[in-house]
Amino acid sequence: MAERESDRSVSQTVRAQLALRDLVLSGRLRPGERISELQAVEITGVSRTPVRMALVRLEEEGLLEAIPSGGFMVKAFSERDILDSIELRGTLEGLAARFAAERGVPSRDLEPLKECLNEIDGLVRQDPISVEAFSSYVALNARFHALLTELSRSPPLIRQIDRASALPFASPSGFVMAQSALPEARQILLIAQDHHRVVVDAIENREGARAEAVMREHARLAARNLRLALRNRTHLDLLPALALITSG
Amino acid sequence: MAERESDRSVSQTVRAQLALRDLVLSGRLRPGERISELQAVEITGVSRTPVRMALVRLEEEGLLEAIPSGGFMVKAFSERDILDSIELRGTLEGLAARFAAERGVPSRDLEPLKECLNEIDGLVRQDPISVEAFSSYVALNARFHALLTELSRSPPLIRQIDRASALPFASPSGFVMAQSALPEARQILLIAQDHHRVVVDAIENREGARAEAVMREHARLAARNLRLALRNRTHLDLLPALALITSG
DNA sequence: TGAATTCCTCTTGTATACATCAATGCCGGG
DNA sequence: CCCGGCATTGATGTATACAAGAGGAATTCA
Repeated sequence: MAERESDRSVSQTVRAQLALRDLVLSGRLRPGERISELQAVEITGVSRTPVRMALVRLEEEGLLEAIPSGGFMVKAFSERDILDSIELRGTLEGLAARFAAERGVPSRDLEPLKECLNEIDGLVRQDPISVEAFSSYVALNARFHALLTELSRSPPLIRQIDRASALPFASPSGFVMAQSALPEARQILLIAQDHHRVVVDAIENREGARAEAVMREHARLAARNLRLALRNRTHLDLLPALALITSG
Repeated sequence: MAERESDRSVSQTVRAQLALRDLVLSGRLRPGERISELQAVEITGVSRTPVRMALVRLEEEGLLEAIPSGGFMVKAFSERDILDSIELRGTLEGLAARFAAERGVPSRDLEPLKECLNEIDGLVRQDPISVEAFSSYVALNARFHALLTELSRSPPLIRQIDRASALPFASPSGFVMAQSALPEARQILLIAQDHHRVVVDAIENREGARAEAVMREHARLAARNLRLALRNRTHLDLLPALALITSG
């Protein structure tokens, strides 16, 4: 471990959580495999107490599953589970958009959203979209979704969306990088950006049903990406989280 | 402490979690109040380690809030928060109903649901509904909602619904007991039961949109109950969880 | 008298020792 | 050869000791 004493500012618990999450997402631990506390202690270099804390947090995040007799194992996901998680997030984001539309948002709160839109426009203008542009898109897309969620002004809903988006393959930007290898890449990005624009328009005009429906459909682009990526399995290495998928 | 050595079978963590949850829900701890680990140790009689575990679990349950500098405090909820939590649950249950309808469920899986319906019918038949009948209704209603959620056959969605229903005032049966003191009690129960029947019918006929819409509206009965209960504040003692509400 | 600083106390974060329980493998008997 | 029970091993659950940090109160200086 090179970064043993890195970041003395963050707690041991967080450090362990990050290390273990990477370990799971990288696929070095097979789904269903038990992850023992002592083993985790060896890997992370911190003691059992923060390791335990990290394991509990990762379970609540959805990456681990508690074993009835005690301890944790790496969770396994079917393709259906992932598709459902995406639909779930879309439903929640749709609710957020509806709340925003029905309750109204001051126009100055829409400013950051529109800035996001413009910046993304600048990215998708280039015809073969560069890998760096994809990377920037991921960041901007995450920002847009976060801002949109905030517009609901509903702490319980925001909390739930954050939790639903914690799984990497359910997050709004989960499968964007997978697109980068696809021939349909630019096309899909243009559609996604149109969704973004439409939902802002709907909120502005206080059209709740429209805003909700568009966000639901928007999430389904991620599902489409997943299916495409699974079909041409060429660049699956772009999606480390897919190591958790089982053939179920 | 009278029950110091009660239930040697359950873990200390669970015991602490139950004790602290009761403490919070009973309102003996004010919203915003810091809950120190040592204090919790005194109350529960277990040591700091399981207390810590219980606090983390209660935070993830949504009853506590982490203080940035460390430790936890009792979370405060506005009336709007509660209404949003109910709408949120309704949305998720609506999604579950839609999944069930669209994907189809074998008729033998609908049997338990229909049994529930019949049993509830027996309860709401009496005209002044007794308090015991209300109590039975709460149990049957919880059972119905759990069965319905299962029909989605979607582990991620089931998990999320469970988490959304963990807050007592967001759970399907959260405000049923509050009705018992209301003049509109029986009327509301009859409507709720009609919703139950309609959603089963919709699922049977694979009408996804109908099933979803009905479950959403069904949840709004809870919101209606909350508003009614808050208006005539006579029997607010039936709802211990309302101690968490702030005038925000 | 007010404000800043220092010290103290109480808090949580971390490490580790101990107890307990489950799983597994071995040994003996049928 | 197979099955059952027992012992051993290693896991997690629990308790506690220690360290570091935040918050508050008191004191001192301007």
